[in-house]
Amino acid sequence: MTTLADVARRAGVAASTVSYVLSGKRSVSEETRERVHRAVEALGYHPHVGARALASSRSNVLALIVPLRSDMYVPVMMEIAIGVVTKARGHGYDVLLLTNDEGSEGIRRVASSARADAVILTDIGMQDDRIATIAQTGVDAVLIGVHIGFAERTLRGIRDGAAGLGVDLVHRPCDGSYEAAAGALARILEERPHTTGLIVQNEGIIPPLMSLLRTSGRAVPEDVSIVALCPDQDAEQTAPRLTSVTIPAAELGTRAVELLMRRMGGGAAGEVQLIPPTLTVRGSTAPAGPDPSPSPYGTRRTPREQHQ
Amino acid sequence: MTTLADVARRAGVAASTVSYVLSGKRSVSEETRERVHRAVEALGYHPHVGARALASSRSNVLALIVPLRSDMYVPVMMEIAIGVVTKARGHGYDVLLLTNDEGSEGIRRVASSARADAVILTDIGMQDDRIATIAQTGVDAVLIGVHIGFAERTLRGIRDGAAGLGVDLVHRPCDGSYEAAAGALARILEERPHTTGLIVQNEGIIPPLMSLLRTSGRAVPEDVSIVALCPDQDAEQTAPRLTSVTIPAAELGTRAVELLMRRMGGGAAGEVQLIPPTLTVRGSTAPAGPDPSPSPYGTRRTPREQHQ
DNA sequence: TTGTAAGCGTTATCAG
DNA sequence: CTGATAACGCTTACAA
Repeated sequence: MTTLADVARRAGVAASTVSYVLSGKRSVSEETRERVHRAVEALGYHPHVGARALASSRSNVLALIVPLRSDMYVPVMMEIAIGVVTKARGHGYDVLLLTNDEGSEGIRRVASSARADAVILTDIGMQDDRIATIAQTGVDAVLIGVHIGFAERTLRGIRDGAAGLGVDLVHRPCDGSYEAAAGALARILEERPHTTGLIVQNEGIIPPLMSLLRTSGRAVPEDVSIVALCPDQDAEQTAPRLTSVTIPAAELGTRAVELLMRRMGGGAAGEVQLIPPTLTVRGSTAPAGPDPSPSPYGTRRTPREQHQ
Repeated sequence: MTTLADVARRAGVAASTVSYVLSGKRSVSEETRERVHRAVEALGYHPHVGARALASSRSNVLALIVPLRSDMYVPVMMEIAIGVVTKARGHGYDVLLLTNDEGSEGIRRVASSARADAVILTDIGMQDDRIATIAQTGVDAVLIGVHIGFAERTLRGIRDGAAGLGVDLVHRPCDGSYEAAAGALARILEERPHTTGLIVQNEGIIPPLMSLLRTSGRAVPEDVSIVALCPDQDAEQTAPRLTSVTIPAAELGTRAVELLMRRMGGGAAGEVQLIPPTLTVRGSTAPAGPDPSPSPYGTRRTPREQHQ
């Protein structure tokens, strides 16, 4: 293994000088810096992170805690994770992956063993005791609130929007099965035969819904428009492709890391950021009315409504 | 921060004794062990992993490298990751998450900075230079081959099986769009109107396929059986639910960790394990013929064919 | 602008 | 069965 001392010897300088060149924490003459860098290159030197953590009491690691049972938001979680890792690497940090089955003890462990400098939580429960643990241990943390109150806030936003526009709105929850989708759709069309638009939150019912509409003779978007709240990937797998609202998962990840970097650099605590979702207009929406004009295709707009 | 010395003082023993109690690397009298454990509890002591890594030259970290562009096998990747983390924790290891965009340099970095003791690769390319890097650096590693030759081997297995059973087989590749699915299906039914079964590898075409069959008046499984190669979740979202073959993702993760543990404990290198996939019989398959009997529902069998 | 040296918290060797 | 004590490789005052 090659050490700081090896590099120092080869460059003909003191070990501390090498350290300072690498950290940039004090000015070094252009010439010696050059020599040090050359030695580093030549030896393929990488600082021992353990030693560094011990001496500096900073691990340069972020812990990302993901839900164990990942049935629900898998692609979203994955995208967040990728975003976190990519951004973190850009700041010289590595990312530790933890599952929430360690609970509070996991946070206590990584914090007090100096395994990580900060924690990113992704699946916040309503009574999450890990939040108390974070306050208690004083570890830097950021919470990504994809779940918390998401459905409720979305529904309220839609309600408000509909009210403001004088649109008649019905809310019919249903699970992801074909039968449930069929039942819900039948009920909606029976109660309001003139329904001109559907907003779908549960991406699982998209396939049955599309096929039900097709077999019942309703054309999309001519007879009924559809807006789906789902990943872009799902929206692009139907015919016609769905106008959709996406959770900006990658951005949630990168923003979380940025927040932490600022925070660990002495920034303010308690900051809350709301990230607006993006509406992508595709082929499943058209103006309502007897003579629908062609829908805009492929353009993007950003709505005023926000979710956390 | 509480240290070994704090624990030792409180327990009234030497620091080294505390270390030995924790590591179990030499025998300690029942009584002092008790006292040490009590002190550890009382102080909420967690060893500083950096110091430990420095002194022992083992980080107790596994690096898991996942593909950056995760469009294809997201749920599989996630399940592997969860499996790896869970199993690793059971052995006292933490898991570092890396993306493959660091390439070989990432492996070199975590290995020679002692950030991780071993590496798990998940998306092996045909000419993957990271394999050379692993050999070169000598870092312990295990490759999870979900991609490599997967499609080809699957196809060959199906071919062999069909040939052995005297079944007429056609292979029609198609991408995930509705149009492609429609085209492929139309062509198949035109060429072989009496087709009694479909094997679907591309989970993206499942929704269009089901809906096409329905609208064309073919009942599943009475007229045509379907076996899908997809995650259980996808198989359970259709009506009827699909008989499917699943990649045992969680097991891939846990087995990878077990392999590494054995290997780092002095086990043999170069070991290859083939993990058989599982066939889950659901509602989309029935015996072929003029008078189909009801299909078995929900039972599981394990086929002889294997994939890596 | 650079060098010297005192830690950082563990592990492991060597005595006892 | 237990205690001292010398590494481990780096950072960071403190000097020069």
